Amino acid sequence: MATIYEVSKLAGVSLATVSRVTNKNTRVSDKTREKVELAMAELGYRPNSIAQSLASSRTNSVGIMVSELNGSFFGQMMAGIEEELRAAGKHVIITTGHSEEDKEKDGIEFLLSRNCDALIVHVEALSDQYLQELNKGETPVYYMSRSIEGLQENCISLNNDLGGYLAAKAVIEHGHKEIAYISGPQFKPDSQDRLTGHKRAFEENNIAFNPNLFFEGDFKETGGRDGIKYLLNSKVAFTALVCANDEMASGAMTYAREHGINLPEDLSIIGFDNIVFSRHIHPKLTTIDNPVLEMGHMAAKLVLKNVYQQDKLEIKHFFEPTLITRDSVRSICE
Amino acid sequence: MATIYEVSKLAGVSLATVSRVTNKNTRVSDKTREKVELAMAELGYRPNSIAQSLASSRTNSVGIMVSELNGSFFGQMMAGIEEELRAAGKHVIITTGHSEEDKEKDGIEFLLSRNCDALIVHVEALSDQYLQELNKGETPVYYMSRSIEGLQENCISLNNDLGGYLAAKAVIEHGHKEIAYISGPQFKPDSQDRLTGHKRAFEENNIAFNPNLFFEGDFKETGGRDGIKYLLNSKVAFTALVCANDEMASGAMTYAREHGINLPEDLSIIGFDNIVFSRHIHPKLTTIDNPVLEMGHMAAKLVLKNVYQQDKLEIKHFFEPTLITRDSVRSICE
DNA sequence: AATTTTGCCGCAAACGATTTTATCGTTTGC
DNA sequence: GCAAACGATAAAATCGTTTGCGGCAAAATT
Repeated sequence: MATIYEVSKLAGVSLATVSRVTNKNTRVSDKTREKVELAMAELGYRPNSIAQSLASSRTNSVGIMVSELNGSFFGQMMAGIEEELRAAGKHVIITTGHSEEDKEKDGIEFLLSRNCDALIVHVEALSDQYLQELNKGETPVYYMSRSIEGLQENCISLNNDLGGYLAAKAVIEHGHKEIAYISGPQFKPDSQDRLTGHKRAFEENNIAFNPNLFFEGDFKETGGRDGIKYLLNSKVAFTALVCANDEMASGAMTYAREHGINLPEDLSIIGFDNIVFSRHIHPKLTTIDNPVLEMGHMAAKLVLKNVYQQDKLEIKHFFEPTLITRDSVRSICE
Repeated sequence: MATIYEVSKLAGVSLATVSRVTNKNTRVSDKTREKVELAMAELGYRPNSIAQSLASSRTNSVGIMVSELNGSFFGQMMAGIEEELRAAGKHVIITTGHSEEDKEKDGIEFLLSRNCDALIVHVEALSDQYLQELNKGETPVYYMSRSIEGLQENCISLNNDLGGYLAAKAVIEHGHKEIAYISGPQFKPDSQDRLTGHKRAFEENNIAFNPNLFFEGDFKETGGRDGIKYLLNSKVAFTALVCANDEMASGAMTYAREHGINLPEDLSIIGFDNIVFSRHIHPKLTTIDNPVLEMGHMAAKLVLKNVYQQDKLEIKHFFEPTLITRDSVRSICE
């Protein structure tokens, strides 16, 4: 591959001038620019991004950490981030944290060692304290789906409390009073907030929250299976089941049907996240829309604005979920 | 961040010695090593990966291109690749091609400009010819789900023909004779091979392939919807529907149910890929397992072996799909 | 015409590592 | 006892850019 040196020789100018042409940050006369561009084309020159990075101490790379690479939720998130950054000529380095403290810590270390200009991470196991410490480092870190004390400016978050509230309310408004709940892992902030909102809707409607109708799941299909199995065994009757995400709702539905429960006649179910598949399971899942694609876009914009000086971008830190009504919740007739 | 220079000063040795300690490729006396390691710890030294890359002309990064970031299929693929490479200390730069020729070309250019040590790509729109040309460049490129004339050593592929055959055979063995088919986009090699296998099963069983029971879909839910809608309107009776992937099967099932068709009583459906959700849709989808996670692992190993000299790794280039029997195909009683 | 301003562009010093070559003191073989 | 071989380390060149400083000519000002 041709280097800047060969280009400068062919064009009869100095290294510096070639560099100025590629970076268009200083004025170069039209005549010189043309000469240089001609030489570049002739040699098929492409700047060496590594050397650029070393000299400019900017890598044009953004590190991303998600919990898992498969899964509709993270897919959407990554898609939003990548699309926006790629359009700006930045690239993303992706790694996974698997929702475990050690692995999340490792992943962040790994990305930092790669000299990313910034990080966008979705961490679930690391404490606020750790993250506050992390942000004292030289690499700016931005957080998806999280709101951290003192770092709100670096966070893009969903109002999970509202989401939990909306889900419960939707079920309550259909006349349900005996409502079971399968939550996500309670160490995850998202799960906590969804549950808080859920309980708030109960209070507002004078429904007591029954701990026997609560199960802590894992946000995966198996959690839904295990949850409904536990709930059915506990012999406390319920007419509706609120799941803290769509995967668990799906798992629960599969299990329920295997055990002779008609959906939605015998049991109403509502999910959370509105992943693509939610409209393809049967009955079509009523759920809470989580605008994670849009949030991914916004996180990328936040980086572009703060790290890459694209000043005119408008940033929105807080997103709101909405109810998506489909077929999995039916009204109770007295 | 401390540099190698400061470490060498504190340890009282030369730059080169510090470099040797970090790279452990040459012998360094224990005494010197200790001094150096102590100094490194004291300064919290972490080698600058950019400078390393420039000096060694190795970036320790592998470029990945997939069609989409969301979607179970690509999620699995990325997960397999990332896990393996990450364990070897390499990082992945991910971008998307969206199955469009221009975007795929762009994506590859983008990754090449990033000085990746190797590329692992899943391309669908680019021609074999283009890829053969590409492989004459200095960056080795490996291909997922594709077998390219003259580049078989760089390919990891699934026997899609066999998969198509198995799917059709499974349906035929349940007594079906009037079988509709929704294919993927026919410009994609995967789609072509699946269809070829499908037709082969027909021939072997003396069933004529009816062009009126064929629809070219897009590998997405909408393709399944559109396909079954078209097929139902064409007024040619069929008792089974073979879909070239699970997403389309899911879309078709949703549409069918909306239009009063009982599944699987009135219509048997089989999918392809065995994505996670296939066992959570109702009825549980009978499908063809596509070991894409394992294929991702293998692609990563291929890179580790060829590019990073991990010689002892065993490479398998061809993978075979298997039938997963669930509930969506029922026997026809004469 | 002399002076100041301006716009282009070249020089050379970073950036932070790797790697080749040279050097130096010891050991070893004959 | 001498030279050759060897192991460990130092010195210096190299990787391909960016960028601050300064010079120089042309344009603008007096």
